[in-house]
Amino acid sequence: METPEKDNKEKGDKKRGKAKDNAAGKEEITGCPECGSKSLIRDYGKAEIFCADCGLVISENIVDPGPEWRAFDSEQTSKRARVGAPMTYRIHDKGLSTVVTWTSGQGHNKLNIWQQRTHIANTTERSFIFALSEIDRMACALKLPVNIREAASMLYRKAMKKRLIRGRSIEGLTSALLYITCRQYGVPRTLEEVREISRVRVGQKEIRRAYRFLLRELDLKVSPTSPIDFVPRFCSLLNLSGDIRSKAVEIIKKATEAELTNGRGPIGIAAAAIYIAAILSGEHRTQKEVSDVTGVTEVTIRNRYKELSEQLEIDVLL
DNA sequence: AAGACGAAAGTGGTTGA
DNA sequence: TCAACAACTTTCGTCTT
Repeated sequence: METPEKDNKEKGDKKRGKAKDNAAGKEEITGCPECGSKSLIRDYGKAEIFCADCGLVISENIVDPGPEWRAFDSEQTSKRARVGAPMTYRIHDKGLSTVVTWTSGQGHNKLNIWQQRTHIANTTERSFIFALSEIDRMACALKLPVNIREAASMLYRKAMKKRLIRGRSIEGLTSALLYITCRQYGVPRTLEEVREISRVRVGQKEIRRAYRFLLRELDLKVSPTSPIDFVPRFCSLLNLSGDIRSKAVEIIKKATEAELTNGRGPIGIAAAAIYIAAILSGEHRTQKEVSDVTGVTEVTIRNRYKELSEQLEIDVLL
């Protein structure tokens, strides 16, 4: 299924931009159950609904229940409604399977050839099924929405068509694919987070190798991650409010303008910006707490935060 | 005692000859 | 292929609250 497009008669309903600019790609709906604020942000790109005021993440895994078509009266509704499962890339034969029965009377040679062929088909098929279930399992553990799972599955299918799978570890490939699709969708997960939920024997190094390999062979491009993309998730993991989230984004934007982010790791920047924003707002989080959530060390947070506060002339009084 | 700080050495990846 | 290099980590002693 595609990213849903709902009735767009109400204006402002569908300005959907790239996730690069954080303001675009979002639409306002109403009612935060926590603070009563009217400014909820629904972001299909990031698959989150959150409150812009208190930062409560209402849903991290929204699936738009609406149909992808539009109907203006009940007649159209009944005409356009369909039944049956949607076609999905996550089922190994796209959900359209055909059962081949064999008939007697075939020559013995042909039969053997067929047996061999189906044997090969079965083993590759089996690994394919396993790969898809792995993608599903990991995506689930990473709290990723269905459209990202679909995209990853589709890429795996593509890789198979290009015969890129043979001789490589499925776990490494699927991990790398998820890592790639997350970045493409503007909801980056850190490499460490992906490694954590993949099967034990896979190391970061292997995932990274598969990642580079797939980018090259499938001719994919991922733009460098903006620290901003990490902010909402890290903030919600730290139970920080929406004020702090926007303050952190603000800091990152200024830092980018001042070219303080060049050559630095985006996660470290995000971590430091959040650390500063939290202090400024009186909701102090220790360097350790931020470090645990972001996966960068306290030392790096310190270094980034020193640079940012000095160069941007932010007074951080503890 | 916990948090913040910073020096120094180590690690893994990138780059350019 | 190798060495230089930058970013980041690990470790640890010291200072601050």
